[in-house]
Amino acid sequence: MSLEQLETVVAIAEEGALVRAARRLHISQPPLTRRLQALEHELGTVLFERLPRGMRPTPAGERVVAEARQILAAVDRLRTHVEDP
Amino acid sequence: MSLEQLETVVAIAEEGALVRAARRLHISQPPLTRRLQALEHELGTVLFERLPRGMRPTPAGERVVAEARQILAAVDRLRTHVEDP
DNA sequence: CATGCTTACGGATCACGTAACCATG
DNA sequence: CATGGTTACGTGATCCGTAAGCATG
Repeated sequence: MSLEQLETVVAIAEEGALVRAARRLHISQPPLTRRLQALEHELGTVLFERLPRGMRPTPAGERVVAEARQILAAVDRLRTHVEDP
Repeated sequence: MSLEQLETVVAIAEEGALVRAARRLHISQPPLTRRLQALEHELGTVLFERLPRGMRPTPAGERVVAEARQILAAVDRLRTHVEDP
């Protein structure tokens, strides 16, 4: 698991589609497909339902997204605490 | 910043030396030197004092290690919450 | 001279982007 | 046929390990 993967699932959840998440992360779509697949494989769970129009989080996905947000916030705090103790 | 880097600083702080942290992480020393340097460079702060015998965290290093531990714990919780909701 | 950190270097792996493909409304 | 996700493939970047170097008690 990597922080990039956590950013990825949060972005997908908020944008509702890989295409838009990709634009937001300044990356192309295929890497996002692969990051998500890798995380789903590592966790052994499907995190998003593939709809015709986009992506919708599964219940497990919802939980992962919520915890990912907290982890990323803690990382941001770490960064700012170093600059401004 | 990566989770591996956070694991690295925690291991260095607990072992007091790169050599021992390297053994604990099943890796050789040079990668640890580089991981630490990369993180210090990214944060713009020296995290460990280089002693003749080993490494001692600076005040900033202490804070980073403490927050890193919390982040890594949150990541572990995420993993277990997925297996056992 | 033993311990421990750092730098150099070559090679394997990873992760990207482009392109092609597939599915659905 | 427009939108959006996935798969294939080649290339550039990353990261490791070995080896050599350097400092200190």
